[in-house]
Amino acid sequence: MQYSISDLASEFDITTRTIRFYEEKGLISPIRDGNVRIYTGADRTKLKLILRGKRLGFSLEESNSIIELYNHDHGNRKQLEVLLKRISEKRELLQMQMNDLESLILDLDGAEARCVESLRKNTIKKSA
Amino acid sequence: MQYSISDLASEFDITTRTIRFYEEKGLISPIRDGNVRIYTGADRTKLKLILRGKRLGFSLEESNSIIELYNHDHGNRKQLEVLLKRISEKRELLQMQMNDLESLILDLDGAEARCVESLRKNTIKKSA
DNA sequence: TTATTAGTTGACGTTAACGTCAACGTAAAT
DNA sequence: ATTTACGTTGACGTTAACGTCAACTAATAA
Repeated sequence: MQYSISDLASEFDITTRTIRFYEEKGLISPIRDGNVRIYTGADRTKLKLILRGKRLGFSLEESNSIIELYNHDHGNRKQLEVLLKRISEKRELLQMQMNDLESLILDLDGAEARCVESLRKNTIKKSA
Repeated sequence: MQYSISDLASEFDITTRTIRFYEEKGLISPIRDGNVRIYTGADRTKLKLILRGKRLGFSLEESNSIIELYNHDHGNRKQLEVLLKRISEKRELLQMQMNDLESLILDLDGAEARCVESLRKNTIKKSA
């Protein structure tokens, strides 16, 4: 599959400027038809991952380094061990992020409950 | 409980500049002893929530508006209903963020597995 | 008394992640 | 033939979230 820059821009609801910017930063490297950029399925996937990273609050550089974690060629033993360590470190951080998210959601649950409660009291008063 | 600006700075490992900046932006409003800022337990809690928001990739404004979701005085019925709606909208977004996080963690699991596998093959080769 | 420590208010600098032109090329549609 | 659509490369502008002085005050320790 191949995509033009605006194909991807409209699919992911970002601007072409953004996509070119990612290229400037070395995150994506589309091939060229003359002067025109052409994106492969792999490029599209990478873009998708970058955007997921963004939604999670990662910087472009961070997203990129995470993506490298599962794209890296499984070279020699030493490299693999380094990679494994980095993966587990990252997962630890993500777990903490998970916990933050869970407590935030719980907080909102609490807020909602209090809110409903005071709505109930409000209603009782009026009907009294 | 009361805290100086550097108490909080060192507790949360941020600079005093950062704390003053949050004040500039209206996120925290410490009282003053003459010219000197004094922070209450409530201020400290709010700061904590802001930093949690940061870890989750929220902007200061976003964090602030989330915090308002559970600090807001339970005024009249209409306001409560608006609040409830905003809470549930926010929770929906957070759920999506949760899903993103979960898939990312799964991706890392996969990467780790492939990594371990190629480490195993590597070892077999060497022992052969 | 002097030096150190903690605080204050500006004001300007910085980085990331784009937005916003301008000026141009090319290819298809009217 | 020319408008329209889509693409290109600069280059400069912008916002958020601080960092980094500088110049000052007030309290405390040596």
